[in-house]
Amino acid sequence: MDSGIKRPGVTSSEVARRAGVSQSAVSRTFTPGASIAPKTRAKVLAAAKELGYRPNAIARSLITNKSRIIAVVMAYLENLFYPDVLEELGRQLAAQNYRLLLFTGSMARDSDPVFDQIMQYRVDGIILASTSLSSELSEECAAAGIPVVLFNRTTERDAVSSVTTRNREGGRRIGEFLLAGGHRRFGYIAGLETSSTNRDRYAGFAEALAEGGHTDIAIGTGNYSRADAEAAAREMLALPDRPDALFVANDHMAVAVMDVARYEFGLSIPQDLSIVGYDDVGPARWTSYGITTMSQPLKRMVDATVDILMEQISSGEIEAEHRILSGELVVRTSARVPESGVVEIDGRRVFKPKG
Amino acid sequence: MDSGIKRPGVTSSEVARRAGVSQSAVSRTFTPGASIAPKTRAKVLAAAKELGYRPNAIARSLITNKSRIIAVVMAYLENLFYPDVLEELGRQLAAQNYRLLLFTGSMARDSDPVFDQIMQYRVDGIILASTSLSSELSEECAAAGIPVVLFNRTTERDAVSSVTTRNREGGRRIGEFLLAGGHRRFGYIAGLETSSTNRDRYAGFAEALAEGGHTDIAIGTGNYSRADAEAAAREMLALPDRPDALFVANDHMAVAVMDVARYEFGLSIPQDLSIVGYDDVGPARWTSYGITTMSQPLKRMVDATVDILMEQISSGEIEAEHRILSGELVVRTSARVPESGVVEIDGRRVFKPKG
DNA sequence: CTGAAAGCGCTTACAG
DNA sequence: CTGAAAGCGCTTACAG
Repeated sequence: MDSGIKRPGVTSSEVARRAGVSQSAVSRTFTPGASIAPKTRAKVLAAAKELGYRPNAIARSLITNKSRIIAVVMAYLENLFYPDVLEELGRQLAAQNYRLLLFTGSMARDSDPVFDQIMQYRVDGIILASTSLSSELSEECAAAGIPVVLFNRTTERDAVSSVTTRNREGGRRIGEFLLAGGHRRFGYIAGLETSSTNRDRYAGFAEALAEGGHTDIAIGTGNYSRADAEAAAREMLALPDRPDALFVANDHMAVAVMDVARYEFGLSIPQDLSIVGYDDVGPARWTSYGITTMSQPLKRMVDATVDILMEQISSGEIEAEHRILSGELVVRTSARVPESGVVEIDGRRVFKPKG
Repeated sequence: MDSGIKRPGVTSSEVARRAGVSQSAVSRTFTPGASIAPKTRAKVLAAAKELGYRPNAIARSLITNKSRIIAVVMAYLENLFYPDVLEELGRQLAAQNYRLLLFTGSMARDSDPVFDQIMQYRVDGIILASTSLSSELSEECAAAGIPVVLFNRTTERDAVSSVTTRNREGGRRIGEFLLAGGHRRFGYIAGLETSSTNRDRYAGFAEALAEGGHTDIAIGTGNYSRADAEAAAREMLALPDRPDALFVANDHMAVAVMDVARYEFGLSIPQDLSIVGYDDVGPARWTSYGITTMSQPLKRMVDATVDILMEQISSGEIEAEHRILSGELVVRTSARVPESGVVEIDGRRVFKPKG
């Protein structure tokens, strides 16, 4: 048994020489579905093993014009929702035999240089989470035949697909829940004001409250960041007529807001203040927080994302597709629980009015 | 001004034709340092812009034998420490003009298929965080001339570099801190028992306690996972003679342990029970937890990792290098504070005995 | 400074 | 089923 140590440059030609076959035969051995005699194949495989040969994916990409690489652009990982998404994406892309090229951090905010990289590597698809895309860039991708999917964002752009949840309905549901809980003064800590998720969640929330006769909503801006959410909470909770019910646009901020309410204002949750979040991310489930929150079905969202990508890659047709999934209002301890409408499904409590 | 839309296959030859120069000239225009006349360069650049040309990184890789891709293998992102690391790695690699190919999740645990991918893509370097590497694979990388750096792990393997912090000293420091706080019964919630970090942290902790005359340490195993840590805490806190001081091998588990102690056992922290963690990750700083913890200097650890990689890539010499950095015991509210030894540095409280 | 040419390691018609 | 050959889009000696 040889050790299988690979010297820097083992090529298919070397394997061919060793196996006494042509270089084409070596290539066919490593191409699923190529026509090759079992005997030849065995010889090649043996030689390959001896030399520690592995096909060069770079050379293969050059000729097939497929890199089997998907670019994932994720501006910030601070919110655990995104690492969770990343992990699931990694799993599913690997299962489809695709690799994941990650672009994060500050560089991801200014999309131009990132897109230069993406185009240079001739990725087969692009997933944009927590980032948007300028119209020129998205058109450029479409023109180049590269499918783009927005994750948890949406846009009017023609060529860009998206996967989201019913944010507006989610916002409505939260409004109904807080109304049913008998709250009287409402507040909203917003996410990034330019994001579609934030707009939709707020719109639904305001709608529901208006139907309940409440048009006065205190608004603070958290920009989906902890520090901004804390500042917004401080301001809002210092109000003479402070809200007794707060919808915070995601759990990541809700955690920070709860700490401010409890430890800086001495408020009891939910007795003095009800807080509802969005996402149902890890810390929402931790006992210290127990956040009542609209869940986003992460796994199904990733399923849909990968599905759209695979479909567009294999068909070569880039037609924008918008998948919209539903979440549930998971009831925990951070908000007063209404008398009715809360049911237990699969071991968790969920708010389903008129059910 | 042209729109710059890129058709699928703009190549250097097409740009050359358009600019009225040779294909070599186009290549030189996009190769930093190549000898090209400013005038020629300008013509090429103009033509490239008109056609929306970008050099094909795949083709370039094939001939230069450098992919400018670094593989990052990160088994699990659940612990926020790792997303933080990932973000910083992304930033620093981008600054050095390298791309980051991410391998996560379950597939990362079984290293063989992952390594097959890594080798096929001819990555220029490999960073392993929260994963180890079998001896054959590390030797194979070394033989292939691919530098490997273990992040927050170490190993005896010859060819594999590592970046860690002084885990043993950290464990000692924590032991000293808890002794100075006047605790009498000690417990340890371990991480993965096979990991070097866990071994070293425990060894230092036990050493310090032994010097203080305590050789009896209650031990539970949390495997760096929340669920396991919770189970271990339940068991340990139900002990007739339960510890009044707990060292939990990382903050990720410490958060879970605190919730169990408070909400399942009704314990006050730190009055009934002191808890010290490790890492100084996000939630440790949240007011609900305020974990006293050994910090790991994440940015400097990433600096060191990238530094080792860049050095080995440019020199072509793979000689294992082990960088060991120091953290500090950051004092917050989860553990009783000793009378002396706690000093304030740069606005944070730190335990520095005999200082 | 420039262009013609070789070649990186593969895949894939093509002819047998 | 197999091999010889062309070619993917570049970089880089080489000669001028």
